[in-house]
Amino acid sequence: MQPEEIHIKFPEGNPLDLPKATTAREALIKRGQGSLKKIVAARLNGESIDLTRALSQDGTLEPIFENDPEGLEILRHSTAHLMAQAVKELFPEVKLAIGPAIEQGFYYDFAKKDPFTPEDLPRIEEKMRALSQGNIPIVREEFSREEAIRLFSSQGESFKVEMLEELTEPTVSLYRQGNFVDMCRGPHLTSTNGSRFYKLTHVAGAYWRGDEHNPMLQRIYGTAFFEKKELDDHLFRLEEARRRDHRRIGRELDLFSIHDEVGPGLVIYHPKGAMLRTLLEDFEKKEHLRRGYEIVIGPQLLRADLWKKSGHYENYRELMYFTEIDGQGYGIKPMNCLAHMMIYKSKVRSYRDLPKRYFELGTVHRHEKSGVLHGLMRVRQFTQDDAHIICTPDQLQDEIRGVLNFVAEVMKIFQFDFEVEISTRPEKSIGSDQDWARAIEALIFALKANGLSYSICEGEGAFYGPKIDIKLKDALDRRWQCATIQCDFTLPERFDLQYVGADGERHRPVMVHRVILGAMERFIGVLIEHYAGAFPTWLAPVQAVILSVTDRNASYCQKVFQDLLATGIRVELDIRNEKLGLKVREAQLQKIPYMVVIGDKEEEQGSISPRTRSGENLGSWSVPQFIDRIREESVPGKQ
RNA sequence: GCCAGCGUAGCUCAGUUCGGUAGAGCGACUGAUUUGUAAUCAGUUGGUCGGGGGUUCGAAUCCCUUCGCUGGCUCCA
Repeated sequence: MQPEEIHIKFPEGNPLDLPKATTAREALIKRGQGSLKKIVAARLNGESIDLTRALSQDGTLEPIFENDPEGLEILRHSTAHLMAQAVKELFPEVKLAIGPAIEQGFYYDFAKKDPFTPEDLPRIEEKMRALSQGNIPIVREEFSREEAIRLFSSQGESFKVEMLEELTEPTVSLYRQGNFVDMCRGPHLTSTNGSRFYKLTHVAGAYWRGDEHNPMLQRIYGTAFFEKKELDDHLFRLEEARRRDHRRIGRELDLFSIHDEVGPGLVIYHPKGAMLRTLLEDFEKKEHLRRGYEIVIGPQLLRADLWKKSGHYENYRELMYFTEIDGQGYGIKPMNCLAHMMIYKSKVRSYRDLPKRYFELGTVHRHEKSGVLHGLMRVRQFTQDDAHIICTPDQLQDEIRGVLNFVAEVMKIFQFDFEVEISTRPEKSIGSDQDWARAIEALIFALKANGLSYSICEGEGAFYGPKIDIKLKDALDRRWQCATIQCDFTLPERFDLQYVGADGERHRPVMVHRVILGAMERFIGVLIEHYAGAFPTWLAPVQAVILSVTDRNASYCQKVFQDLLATGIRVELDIRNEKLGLKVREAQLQKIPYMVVIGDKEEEQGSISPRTRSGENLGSWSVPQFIDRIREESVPGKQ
């Protein structure tokens, strides 16, 4: 090997000795395997680099393909730059902030005096198309930090300068395409014509660095794919998500409403929505009782003094509603824990009594900021399937594992995928460092014991303890926090909870706060989008509707209706003087699982003709046969 | 809360550029039709143009203000 040569290995095939400064692209060509078409970038000793990057050291070189997750990220990142280039050409006065790839696409933040309007997007896209067709090479350049600061200062790019000033690296990489220069780690595509299938989706405000004390920037969101079909599929999925929007379906299926006159974030359940919620609550009570929970009920208002004692007043006040009664301050509960602690304290507890598991479908109020309210997903009054487990420190692991199993079993019934996060101590919090460390350890241990993988969110915990959050994925692929398990060593301390141990001494129990579905409101919202309103039979507010063919069949329909009703089936009767086709259509739009057709033929035979909402005609059935079918499907988890 | 957009009949929307007495489809209601598996026909009804204030001879339209809704504000060049 010559001194000016470098030794490059590949994941597959023989290593090569190549002249120094050979580009990654040339090296991959020399490797002589397949086409370079689907290769976006490369990885040298694990570091992602541009295909045009000159190799300066020995190492292992692997290609990054279009269908690698990182390949798509690179495309989107480059498309974000392309968009920024287009924006700078159309609006030279804008300043650049940042423009990363994100899960669904990419964005770029700009500072602009007059905000972008939706009408600007097609113009920007058009400019992007022209720049893309121009096939402008994307070139990486290395600058010293000072040079880069000088360059961006001269261009008035104050955000770039601010970022550079906080960096410690002596050199930074800049990427140049035509007149456009951006500071960026890369890697990028080699030319602007790599971005071909993209769409700018919306504009929004975003604080500089996500901090509400910083100036508001204008963010443009977009997405990009390597293939047209992938882009079309993505746009179709967005459309489908709009069709599944729980706010729309909630109105169409007459489940709930939210009114100005009543107040923002306050939900009114109509009969069918109330039925759905009742079904969920009945399910929950049963599931809790069979796992050794006791049902309790606390008051809506508690003395402000008690909220001071618990630390809520100090740490949670902005989200609480307060009032005064007979000269005494009261707070409307934003959480259910206080009453549960009072129940525990009402007696001397022995270690033999533990764990105590108090369950409450507890309605709470929180003063959420107006801008975050969203349908059923984010409201100001909601009901939690809340429980507090008070146990000995020795029992803690098992209790947390028990809750994790509970969550997994319930999510399986609803066919939800979920992700797990652990949140650690926030700035505003109470309790000793030692307790926090113990609590986090307990949560992690339980997760590991249950074989669940998790990510860590630093500083996202509750003020009284760390938590495990379970995030469901909804139709828009947004994650919704539903279940959460929170470890608490602090409130037992503050409320002086005790139990008598085997040694006859008094000890401090620990407490676990936990919800399974979370808030009933949010969970119902997620369910609506999950099932697109077509609830499985066990959850359907109306399980069957009886449809008469003519007025002649009305009284027989009435009889069948009464028979079904008497067995507890949730059934409706449609004997309007309308055509069968219309009734079927309306039942179909209401997503009722079964339509029971009754005409002269059925009346003569004493039968019924059920049909499913998927359009399957089940033929001639007896009423008992149909009752059995519905009963069978009324079991939670059955479809 | 902040930025932007939006708010017209129960729903979906037109009308706002350029001020001149408010429209459509669906729904609802009434009647006819006696109907067989996703829309029968006809007629009728329907709005303090989110609220308040201002400009004007005149405001859905222009201005101010207020309420609400929607998207976003975490994913670090």
